[in-house]
Amino acid sequence: MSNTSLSPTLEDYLEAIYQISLFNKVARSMEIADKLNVKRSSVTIALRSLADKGLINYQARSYVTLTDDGMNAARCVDKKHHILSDFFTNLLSMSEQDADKAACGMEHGMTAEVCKKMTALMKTINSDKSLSEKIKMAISQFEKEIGCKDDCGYKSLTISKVVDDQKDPLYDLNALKPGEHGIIERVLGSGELKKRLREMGVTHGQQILVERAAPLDDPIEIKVRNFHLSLRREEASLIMVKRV
Amino acid sequence: MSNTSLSPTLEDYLEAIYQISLFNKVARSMEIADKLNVKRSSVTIALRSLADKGLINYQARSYVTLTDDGMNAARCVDKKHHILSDFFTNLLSMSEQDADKAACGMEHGMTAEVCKKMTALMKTINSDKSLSEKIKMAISQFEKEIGCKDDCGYKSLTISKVVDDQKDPLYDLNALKPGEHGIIERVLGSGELKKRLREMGVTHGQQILVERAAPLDDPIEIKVRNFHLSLRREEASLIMVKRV
DNA sequence: GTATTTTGTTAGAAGATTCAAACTCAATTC
DNA sequence: GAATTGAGTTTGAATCTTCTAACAAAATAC
Repeated sequence: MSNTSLSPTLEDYLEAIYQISLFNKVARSMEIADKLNVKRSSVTIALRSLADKGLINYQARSYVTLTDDGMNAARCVDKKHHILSDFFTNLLSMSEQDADKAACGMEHGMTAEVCKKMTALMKTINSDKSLSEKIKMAISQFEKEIGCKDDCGYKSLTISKVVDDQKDPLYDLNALKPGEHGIIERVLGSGELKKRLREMGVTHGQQILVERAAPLDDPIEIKVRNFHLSLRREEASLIMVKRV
Repeated sequence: MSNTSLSPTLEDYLEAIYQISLFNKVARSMEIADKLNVKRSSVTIALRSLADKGLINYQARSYVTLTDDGMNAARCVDKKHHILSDFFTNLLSMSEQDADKAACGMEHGMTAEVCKKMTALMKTINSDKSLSEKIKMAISQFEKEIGCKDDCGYKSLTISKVVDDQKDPLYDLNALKPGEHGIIERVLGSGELKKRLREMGVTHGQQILVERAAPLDDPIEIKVRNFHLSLRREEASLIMVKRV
């Protein structure tokens, strides 16, 4: 009777039981095992778990039916599956088979809000043939353009929303131009090299000024704590700073 | 270096490393732990696993960077996340926060095909303001109609596509009208009752004919193997048949 | 009504993922 | 440089999911 939310795995079992029940009234271990491609022994364990949670009526060695709670939960999962499947086939023009497979993978993390909004979306689409045709055409057009750049259509898109910390990005010291100041945030590298840098005063929080760093200069010149230092480009690349 | 596909969990770790790296060049255990809300010790284990698979450069007690393979894999996950997030915010009008949460849950099962098609969809939508406005309006209209029937907008929808076996549905014997034939598929119940039914000839594969079953008849009359039997409605409900 | 086949269970084991607690090493402070 | 802080690791344990192999019960066949 616990009401912690179901694991994706248990949701799969529940959905399988639901779908089998629609045709056979009751579900048997074997059928569930076949549907989910697992062994019979795994089903036994999952059934015990679902029974514990009050979602199925289950007696050892007998058939399985859904309780009312189980029926509600199963319908909810099934609904998510359908709405995704509908979306994939009727708007994205995918084959039923591919749509089904993708829906299986995505249905579990689907929030109630997404479910509701996608339902509304698909009603909109399905009730206006000309609209849906227009979109489908446009999609297939863009799809040709995208081509097969790589396995998931990746194309160095602008990072628009990764920013969930507000921090400014870090740069390595080579990114600063002569005259620019930075605050040292990290010193990479390890062992001796790192120790040497630290001893020169290159430590967290220090302000740093790049004095000379023309494109061809290899040792570049910097100022830290009023000391003037020479660093090889290679070393400079280990010092991560925030621009000031 | 194995190329078995990543578990959702490891994908999450990879994505976190990617996002942290964008700002900090390198990722540290602590930061990953914070982002994913797990303990530092869990991160250590995950990092070892990612390093095994050749996706990250990792030395104990040092910072983490992505290998080329890791970068590709991470971009792929990240791309999925973004496309979903874009879809949720820009077409379904969800808040960034809710969109992000839902995307996290759904990105893992997303196939390459879905990713590509949704990219095309969002390009279509984003490049035609009037189209997207029209859809958004329609959605918000339908949303009001749907109201809050229940926690995922479920509304006994017609089951359109559950049928992945071709079997005809089963009915219990009470569903058959007088004169109809059925084939016995299952006999439910247990113990004595079930045994008795079997002894009367009610077994798998037998043809059955309902002879008399007016609405008020309680013992209904049936014929199996040329024997005429009387069954209580209660018993009849245990006999699952296919219509012939 | 016995024998065989099918179905379901148990037991034992393995891999993932996670945690708390103890420990180690590196970094910073004094 | 010694002491303290803190980040990262190890250890040991728990949960979940799955498997194989052996076993038990039920259903079917003979």
